[in-house]
Amino acid sequence: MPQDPKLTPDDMLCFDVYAMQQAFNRLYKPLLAPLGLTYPQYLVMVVLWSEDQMPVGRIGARLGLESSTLTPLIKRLELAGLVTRSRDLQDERKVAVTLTQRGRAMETQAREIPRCVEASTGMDSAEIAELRGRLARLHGALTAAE
Amino acid sequence: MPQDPKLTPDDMLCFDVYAMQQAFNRLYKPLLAPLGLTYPQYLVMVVLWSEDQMPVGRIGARLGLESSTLTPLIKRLELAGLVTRSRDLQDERKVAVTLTQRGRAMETQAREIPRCVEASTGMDSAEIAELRGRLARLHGALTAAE
DNA sequence: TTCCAATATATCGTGCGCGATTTAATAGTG
DNA sequence: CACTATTAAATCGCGCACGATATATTGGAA
Repeated sequence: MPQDPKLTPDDMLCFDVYAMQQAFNRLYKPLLAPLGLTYPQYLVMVVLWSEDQMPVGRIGARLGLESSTLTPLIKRLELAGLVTRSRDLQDERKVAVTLTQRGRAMETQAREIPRCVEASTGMDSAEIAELRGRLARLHGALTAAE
Repeated sequence: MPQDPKLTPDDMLCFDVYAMQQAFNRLYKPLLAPLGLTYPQYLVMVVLWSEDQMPVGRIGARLGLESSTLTPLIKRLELAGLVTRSRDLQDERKVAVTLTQRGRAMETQAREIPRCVEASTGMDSAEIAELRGRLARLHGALTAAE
């Protein structure tokens, strides 16, 4: 009978994703260091650059993060002078996060980052789109399985 | 002149990977809960099931993790009675991690997990292999860019 | 042998990330 | 209106993850 082929992390799709996430973090670290941002902080800034003045919950919905993660993170951004937090006057449960001038100005400094990341992938845009399509399909299947 | 199309996380490949990692974690959580393992702990166990009696550094090399991450994690596995830690007699700098009987026995309980995960992907093995190939290529490119 | 560089873990501090709980405000219902 | 359920943030505890540093062992060179 066949010797049971041992499963290793290298055989697992989930480990590919895990390792890829590590690789992206390593790639972004030096790119974000001049801005003083971590990768999750950068994601929040990207969200705010696309649409300023957002409540915590909406940011969380975009990024798939809980308030327990976002609240301390956003407080750090506030401490860095990049955003302000203020209660929504219409609904005082909500906390609106707004870019400061410094936070808005950072967008231009960050504009070269996506270019740089894309270059590091060694793929053309068609190839990237292909991969992204497959990942989106997989993501849909996994979240449907919930 | 064209209105600058705002970049959002949904436009970014790195965010696909980030979201995918979240999705895998959500998928694994209920599968690993009966075993009392977290996902990173499961990865360490997979490594040990494939080759028992490994020093901390070798486990780290397989998973891309530092001793600062692994040492506390492995101590938790030890506390759970799944592994033992012992100094290598040949080289006392190394700490050999060895499965206990309970740790070895857990492999059979865990055997259905990969099947279950694969089923949740909604992809056949050819499609998975395709995706894994692309991810491997991207991972190579990113780490080469370092 | 003595000293020094390299190696293997461990420790410490900071920042995610999540589940569970808490607090406060709003929306609905009788 | 009073009461209750729902919603939005915040808080707490735990576990990863990494950089920087510490400690101890090994291997080599003078």
